[in-house]
Order: sequence, then structure tokens, then C-alpha cells
Amino acid sequence: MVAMTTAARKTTNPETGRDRILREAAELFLTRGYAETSLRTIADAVDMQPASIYHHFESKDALLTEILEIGMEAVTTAFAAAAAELPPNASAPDRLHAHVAAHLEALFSHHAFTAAHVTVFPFAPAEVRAATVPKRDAYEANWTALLSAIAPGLDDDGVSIARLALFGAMNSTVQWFDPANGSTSDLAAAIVGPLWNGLANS
Amino acid sequence: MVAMTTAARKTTNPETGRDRILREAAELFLTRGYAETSLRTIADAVDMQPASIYHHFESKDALLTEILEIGMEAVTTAFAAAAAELPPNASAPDRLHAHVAAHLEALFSHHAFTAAHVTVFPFAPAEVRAATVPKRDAYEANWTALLSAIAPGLDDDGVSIARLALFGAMNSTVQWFDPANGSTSDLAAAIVGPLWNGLANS
DNA sequence: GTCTATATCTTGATAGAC
DNA sequence: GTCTATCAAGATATAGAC
Repeated sequence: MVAMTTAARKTTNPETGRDRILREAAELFLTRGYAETSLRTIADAVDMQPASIYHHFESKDALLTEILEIGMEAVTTAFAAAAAELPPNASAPDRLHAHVAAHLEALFSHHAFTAAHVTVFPFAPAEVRAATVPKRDAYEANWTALLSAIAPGLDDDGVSIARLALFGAMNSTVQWFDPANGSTSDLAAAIVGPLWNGLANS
Repeated sequence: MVAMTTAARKTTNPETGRDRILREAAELFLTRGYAETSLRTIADAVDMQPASIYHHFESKDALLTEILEIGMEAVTTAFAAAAAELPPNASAPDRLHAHVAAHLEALFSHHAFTAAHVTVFPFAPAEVRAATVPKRDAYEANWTALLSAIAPGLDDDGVSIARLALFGAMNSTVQWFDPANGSTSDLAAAIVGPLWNGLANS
């Protein structure tokens, strides 16, 4: 059970059997749920026998854990990349838009992995959740810092509520937004615009 | 398999064995997930044998269907009640706050039933989802009408996105808000305030 | 690294006594 | 209306050949 980093995984092209299992399983967990998806179903999707999966992953839980970790790495990397690309003197609404767009783009480009985080995580077995919590906390801290900086009038509770409500709004998009109908950047603008200026001005 | 309305159910006090099953099952589905919760677990929670549950519900799916229906009735009733209580000349932000507060209040007072709607519905068996969709659509139409009225500057797409993002924000509260830490009305104000006036002014 | 075969357990659901 | 007893199916996981 070797735990590779995303970097190591990315240099290992092309897609291995192991990667294929991860990808198909993530897709199935996302659409059907974790407990609802059997190893037989996953095995069918990758044209293997159920037993063969155990050569790559020690258990179904370990498979889910790795999927969730990949998803959290994707949004964390996207957040850092967006910060690096912003001009130093970017305005507050521009910064907000850049990070919302980055989150949404990661949500849809690594769709199965990141979206599984949104919908599957709450019902994952306790051990699986516990293994993923530290990375989630670190990512949330990025957002707390961002919102504090751009909305200095909010107190700590206000920042918390704003962050959680914004997460709720962004993450719910996996259940209703179709990237075929527009770019994630436009979607980000449609969310950030009314949020920044207020519905009062819309 | 008699399908009672909420009204009929409410006049049938006190809590029957059947009601107890509904309540405990809703709680378990919410916290552990539907597929993750066995009938044996539900039976334990109500101090019965698994077989006894089948006297009240014809299947596990039927039990979930009824739970989801109760939840949707609760928010629909709350929306109508909030509309009825508003003065005819209430301001747009007051109307928005009243309905957000009503939704949140219903979410937490009928917590297990309405929150199950948020988290369990996406993974419910297809037949269960199909049975509940019409009531969900009707409820959503209420919000579309409300948002169109109070933010006339938004086009249809803008209204849709605003509604979905707001739903995402409101419904995510079941995963992080604790009613012991404040009233749902205050929570509604904390969400509606920045949303209405804009983060730019916060 | 993938297979066949199978062990072991848990699941939703049923039969029938009381 | 609740029970005991049980079934048939499906689950995760393992053993060992190739």
C-alpha cells in the first residue's frame, strides 16, 4: 500500500490499471454513493474480477480514502495557483472571483475526485473521514484568511458563516451545473457578482 | 400502505409506533446514510425486531419515501406560512429574510426529515427520487418567483443560479450550524445581510 | 498482475406462531 | 402488532493457481 503524492502520480503516465480503478470508482461513488457501489460494480467498470482490485488496494475503504485525498489535493493546488497568478495589487472582488473560479474549475476538471468530496464524505466510514480531515482543515484555513482580508468588516463569526455559506453555494454546483453550458469562470462571476455587490443592486 | 397527509398525521397524537420508526429512521439515514443504515439498526433504535417494521412499511424504500415527503411538506408549509405573515408592503430584503428564516427554521425543527432531503436524496434509489421530485419542483418554483420579484435586474439564468446557490448555502447549514449556538432567524440575517448588501459593504 | 473459487458475514425480506 | 426463525441474495475479503 504505497501512498504516492499527486506529483509522483502525475509523472507516471500513461494511466495505469491502478489509476483506472481510482477514476472509475470515484465516478461510481459520486453518482451512486459509496455503500451503494459494490466492488463487483467497480470491477465490471474496469473489466476486472473483484479479487484483482485487492492487488492494488487493501480494502474498499482504502480506495475511498485515496480518492478523497486526490480530490482535496486538487482544490488545494488550485487555490495556491490562483493566488500565485493574481497581481499583487488585485482588487478584493478580483481576488474573490479568482479563487471561486479556481475552486469551481478544480471541482469540474477533477470532477469525480473533488465532487466525491462534497457528496460522499459526509457518509464515509468514520476512519476514512478522520484520515481526510487534516487536509480539509488546511484548505478551509485558506478561505478563512481570504475572506477576512477582503471583508474586514466581518467579525470571526461572520467570516465563518460567509465561508461556510460560500462553500455550500460553490459545492452545490456539482449537483446542478453542467460545464457544457458555460465556463466555470462565468459561473464564478455569476455567483461572485451578486454576492459582492449585493442582490440589492442586481 | 396508507399515505396520510401531514395534517392527518399531526392530529394523530401522541406519537405512534409507526411515527417513532419514521423519526428514528430519519435520524439514522441523516447521520449514517441510507444504504449504510440497515433495518436491524433501525429496529434496535425503536426496540423492535426487524420483521416488525414490515408491519408498518412495505419496504425500506417506502420508509425513505415517506420520510422525504414529510420533509418536503415541512418546508413547503413553512414557505407559505412566512408569506402569509408578511405585511403586504414588506420590503424586498425583509421578504427574503422571512423566507430564508422560514426555510432554516423548518430545516432545524423537522431536522431529520428535511435535512435527510438535503443529504440523502441524491443517493436515494431512483424510484424513491422519482416519487419525490414533483414536490421538490413545486417548492423550487416558490423560490424562483420570490427571487424574480425582489431582484428584477436578474435574467432567468441569473435567477436560477441565485436560487441554486442560495439553496446550496442554506442547505449546507445542516452540516455545520448548531441551533444551540443561536436562533435560525439570526442565522438567516447573517446570510441574507451580506447577500443583500454585498460583501463589498461588509 | 489477473484469474477461479470460495469463505464468511450482513443484508432486505418472508412465514407463521402468538 | 410484535415476535422467533429463517431464507436467498449480495456484500467484502481471502486462498492459491497461473
